[in-house]
Amino acid sequence: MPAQSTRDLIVEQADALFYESGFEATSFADVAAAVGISRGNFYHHFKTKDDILDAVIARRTERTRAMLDGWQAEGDGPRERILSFIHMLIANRTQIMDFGCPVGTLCSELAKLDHAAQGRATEILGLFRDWLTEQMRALGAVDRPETLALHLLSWSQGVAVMATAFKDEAFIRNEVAGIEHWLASLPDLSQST
Amino acid sequence: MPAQSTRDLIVEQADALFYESGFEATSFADVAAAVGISRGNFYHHFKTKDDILDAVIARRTERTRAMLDGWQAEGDGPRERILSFIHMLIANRTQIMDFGCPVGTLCSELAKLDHAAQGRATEILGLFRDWLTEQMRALGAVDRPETLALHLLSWSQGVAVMATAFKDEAFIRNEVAGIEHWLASLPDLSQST
DNA sequence: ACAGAATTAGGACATTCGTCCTAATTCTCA
DNA sequence: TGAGAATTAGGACGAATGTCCTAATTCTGT
Repeated sequence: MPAQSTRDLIVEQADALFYESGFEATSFADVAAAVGISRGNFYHHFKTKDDILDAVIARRTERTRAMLDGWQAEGDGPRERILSFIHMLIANRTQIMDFGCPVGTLCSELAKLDHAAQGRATEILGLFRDWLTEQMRALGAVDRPETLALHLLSWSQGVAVMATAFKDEAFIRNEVAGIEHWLASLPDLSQST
Repeated sequence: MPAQSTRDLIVEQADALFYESGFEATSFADVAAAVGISRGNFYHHFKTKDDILDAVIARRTERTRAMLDGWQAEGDGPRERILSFIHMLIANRTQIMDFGCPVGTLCSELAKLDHAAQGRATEILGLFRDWLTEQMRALGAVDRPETLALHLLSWSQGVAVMATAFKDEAFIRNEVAGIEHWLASLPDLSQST
């Protein structure tokens, strides 16, 4: 069993570079140099740059799903699961202050490029939306769980954008505290068996 | 008196293209074609692409300041002024769903490019922050007006990102209603003479 | 060991990029 | 009107882009 195939290495490095420099600003040569292979070797694995983008989005989709499944399996209640989501802002604060949210910034860039993969990128955001909706529903008889989920997702996206612009870690912690307070204010009407 | 100088035309078209396609994805040729002049003519007005970016940021800074000054001069109270800010999300909803917030997306892109103009772009957000802080202060004896200002700015940025990703106008209106409700919940302790 | 497949390196390709030069044209104003 | 400045068009320049080809190398299974 190979530790990691060349293809996986390419996708991994492209993922990081697309995040840190943006899709448009990252060239074939950049990814090749990061992986340590020749440019020509690329064509054997990916025919076009868009193919790499598709693979990167697929990788992010898988990893997001795995992360959400992991939180789901941890056995805590929905409130603790939502906190896991929120605390990503703290855990990834350094990267967020440098490059923003990987998903949000990719969606924004692809929207401007009018890129065909925009919908697939948005689907990652949709995973979070659906998962959060499920948690909100599990929290009890809230009438519009998806509205709450979208609000929380939107909140975190705003924090990411602002943190990137102002490079302000205190702001992140402040907003996270605000989110926690908001979450605590939601009535828990769930019934434990 | 010329209706509009060529230089101003260039900056105006570059502004729109940077917004709609992003800075990196917009080329000299794109702007020249939009203005209707030759590529060579560019160098007479702007030596480098970064010079155009600086001019675009300066233009946006001026226009933002003018807009904020305009709201300030309308004679309404701070609550109505803040509503003017919030309602930008509704007024510009079509463009926001297509291209996001002009300021937020530019800051995010320049952060990824590690561009020297990043700080100047962030200053535009700073104008909003400072203006909103002033309105929050005018609203009364709130202990941390800047915290509230940053929160509101962050809120609107999140709405813009989500609206771009999901192309959901109902979400925008929902969140705007939420912001209005939040604003109404802030105690007005200002003293009218 | 060896044939065939998979992978790799290196470079060619047309195009586009930002930049810059030069010559022609237009404008300005004494 | 005419000289000098400002503006414009057109294209050259090297570098970089995404794409693609070919030949060498490595791997795989028998």
